[in-house]
Amino acid sequence: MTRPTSPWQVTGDRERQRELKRDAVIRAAARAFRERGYHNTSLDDIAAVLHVTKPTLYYYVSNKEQMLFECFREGLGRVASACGEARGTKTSGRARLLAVVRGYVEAITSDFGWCMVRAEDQDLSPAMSARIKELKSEIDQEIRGLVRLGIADGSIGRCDPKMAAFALAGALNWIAHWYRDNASLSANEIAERFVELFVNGLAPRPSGLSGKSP
Amino acid sequence: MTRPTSPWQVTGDRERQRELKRDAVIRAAARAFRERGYHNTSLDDIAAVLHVTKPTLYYYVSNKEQMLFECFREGLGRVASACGEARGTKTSGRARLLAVVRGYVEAITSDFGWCMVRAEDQDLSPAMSARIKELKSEIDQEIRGLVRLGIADGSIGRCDPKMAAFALAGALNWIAHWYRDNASLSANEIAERFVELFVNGLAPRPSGLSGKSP
Amino acid sequence: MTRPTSPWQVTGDRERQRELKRDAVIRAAARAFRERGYHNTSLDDIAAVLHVTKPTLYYYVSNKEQMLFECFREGLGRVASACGEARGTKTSGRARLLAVVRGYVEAITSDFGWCMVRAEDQDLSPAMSARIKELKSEIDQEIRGLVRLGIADGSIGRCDPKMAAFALAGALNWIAHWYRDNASLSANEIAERFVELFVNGLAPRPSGLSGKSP
Amino acid sequence: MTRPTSPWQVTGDRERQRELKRDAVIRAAARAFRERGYHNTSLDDIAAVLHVTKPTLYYYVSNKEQMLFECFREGLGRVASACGEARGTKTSGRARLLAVVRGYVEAITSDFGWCMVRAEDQDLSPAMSARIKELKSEIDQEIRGLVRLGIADGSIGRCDPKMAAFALAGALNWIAHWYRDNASLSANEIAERFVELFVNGLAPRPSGLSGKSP
DNA sequence: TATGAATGAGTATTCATTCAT
DNA sequence: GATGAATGAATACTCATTCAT
Repeated sequence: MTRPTSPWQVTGDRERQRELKRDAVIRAAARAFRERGYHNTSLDDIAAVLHVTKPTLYYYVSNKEQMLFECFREGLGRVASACGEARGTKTSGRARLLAVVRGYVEAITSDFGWCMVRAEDQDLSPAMSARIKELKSEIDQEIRGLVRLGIADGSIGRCDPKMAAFALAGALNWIAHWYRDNASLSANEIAERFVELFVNGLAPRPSGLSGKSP
Repeated sequence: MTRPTSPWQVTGDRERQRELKRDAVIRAAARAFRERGYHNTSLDDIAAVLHVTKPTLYYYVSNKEQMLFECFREGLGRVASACGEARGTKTSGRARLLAVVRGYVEAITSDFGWCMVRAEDQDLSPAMSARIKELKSEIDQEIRGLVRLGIADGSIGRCDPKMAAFALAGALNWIAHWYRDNASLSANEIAERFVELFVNGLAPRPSGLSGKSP
Repeated sequence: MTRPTSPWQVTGDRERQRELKRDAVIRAAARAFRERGYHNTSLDDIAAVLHVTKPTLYYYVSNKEQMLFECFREGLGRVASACGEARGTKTSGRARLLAVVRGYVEAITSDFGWCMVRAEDQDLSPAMSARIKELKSEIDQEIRGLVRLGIADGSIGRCDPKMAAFALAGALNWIAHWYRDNASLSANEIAERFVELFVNGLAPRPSGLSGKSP
Repeated sequence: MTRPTSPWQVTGDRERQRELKRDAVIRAAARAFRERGYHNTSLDDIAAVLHVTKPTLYYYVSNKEQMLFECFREGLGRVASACGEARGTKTSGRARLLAVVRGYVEAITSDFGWCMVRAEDQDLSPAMSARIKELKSEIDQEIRGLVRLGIADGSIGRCDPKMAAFALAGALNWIAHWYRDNASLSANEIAERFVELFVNGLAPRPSGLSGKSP
């Protein structure tokens, strides 16, 4: 296990240093939350990992709540990026969806995966909770949109886009529960299999008619 | 919103009363946990809902932790029951799997759904956590088994049973995140759609070849 | 270890039964207090030993405090008895003192020994505390009196009666700290040695002049 | 009554201040325990005396239990010191014993006297209790050793060293029960009288043969 | 920047005690 | 007589947060 490299020992130009340290705080929080849960993690724990004292954290972050918020945002941001990239593409709905799935798996298996899906909205103030919900909703809408697009362009079969998005998101999010860094499957491999599964379904296919054509 | 009917005002024969009250405690806990999260729920909150004082809770339950444990167990138990029933059937792997899915959705949309999937193992003592993990693992194995069975009897197409089970469980568990009592879809409808989705997949099917044959 | 025989299984005539049970409660309390201390003993503990439920205790005793009080009294009463008997004798002061010492050791090695000396007055209400202090003071005065008597009749050497009484009582009370039922020395043997010690002191005696003459 | 001087108003160099404050916490605890008993003293009580809030105590001490432990240790440590000094001397066994007695009385009449002898081992965790028992045992052995030494060098008469040590320790420890700061006798006077008493015993001495020779 | 020190607010848990049955 | 059920009161302990230095 690699100890999270603490930027507190290094030197460098002002602005940059501060940013690095702030990131280190957020990341340390993310890891701690993932390991012990939000409520079972004290600020002392996080400070200890960084070889810093508790009040120092407040120099980079205003709150414990904010730490959680930033973790949420970091994780969700990565998925949003994947969505954005997909939107730039000109391929079929299905192809774009698969691209998003890849980004999603990437994000969910990162340090921030836990926060993205297992952290409780309820631990955030109403204001922040609302912002997170908005982010989540955006992603959800994006996925639904891709499903719809696929249905329209014929690359995806008839289905309820809302349910499909829920199911897909659920399967993806759940990865946060079982994925471990040392797992045998890489993030990419997991993405491949999930895609295969969701595209083809469980029913046996008449031979020769793979779902992979478009 | 129906106030959880508190058995504290009623009378009846001893033994039975006690059991009812204990159940009421567990259920009240489940609801509170679902609404506010485990750590944001104080025993006073739970006691208040039941119109009882805090120490009374300890008469029925030994711990806050145990409340969580019982909620876990209650929810998982229902799924296990569904698995048990399916095992008694003589139908195809796919048919049995679908039966389990129905039971799963039922359980996950119940009061205990939150505890089943969103509660953290980490809030339980190692001993209890282990027991819960065991229960979860059993269910996981059961599902994988059904997938394998389906592949063998031809009712399910070729796929990685482990991944399929993960994806399915993930999609199902995720319901706990978005399902609301007042939702437009009933538990049963959700089950139907999920089944449809997982069986057929997202790829367009050559017309006439429904996946429902076996 | 003999389980304290609980009179709750037996039958007999009314009045008598009640008294027996009350005694059993007090004695069970005494043992529990000795083993775990007053504050570390719950009424449930005591009830359990007697195979009874907690409220039952209140039928025989009005308080936890009163249990302690009765234990105090029982122990101190035995010493007081010894004092009374000594007072009836016509022997020398020293001889009477030794008789009292024997009774004292007997009492202090009983189940009530702990309560007699290690229980805190502070755990009693002012009223009860006062009564206990009075009892203790009586015993103290009695011992001082015997020392004075001994000095007067020449059976005891010149000394400060108050200090002598303190030292003697201290040595005796302390037995409650180290005495164990299974100890190699019987209560009587301990009494003998203490007497020998206090009478003769630590200084070497000119041979032939034992202190045992009178 | 002198209010315990609280170091919380003063300033000074860091390291030192912290130590002072910690000591003040322990001493305040010792006094409170002596006055009200361990279990009847709440942390709020102690904090109040120091004009500090409860959590502050935890900054200096990890536990209520640890407070008790430190009080134990402080008191016993003083006696151990006296023993150590005596060991450095080259005088007779009796003379050394008397030196130890002086130190003992000094310790037992200090703020920590109560904890030394009236606090219950049972209020400590097994681990800490064991350490305290060890300390007590060491002192006991030391005293027995001095008695034996005295018997060997002729400064003490024949007696059972174990019983003698028990009696002596008992008499000394008991001081914690009756000594009050405002008492007429100083610690030193008490020591003198006890020594006199234990050396000479209660039996009348043939005139001219004082036990004070060596 | 970073930290030592302090605190307010909150919470699980225990237990003696009561009372209807 | 005895008990199941309930409670009021108390208390140790934790922790996010602040602030002077």
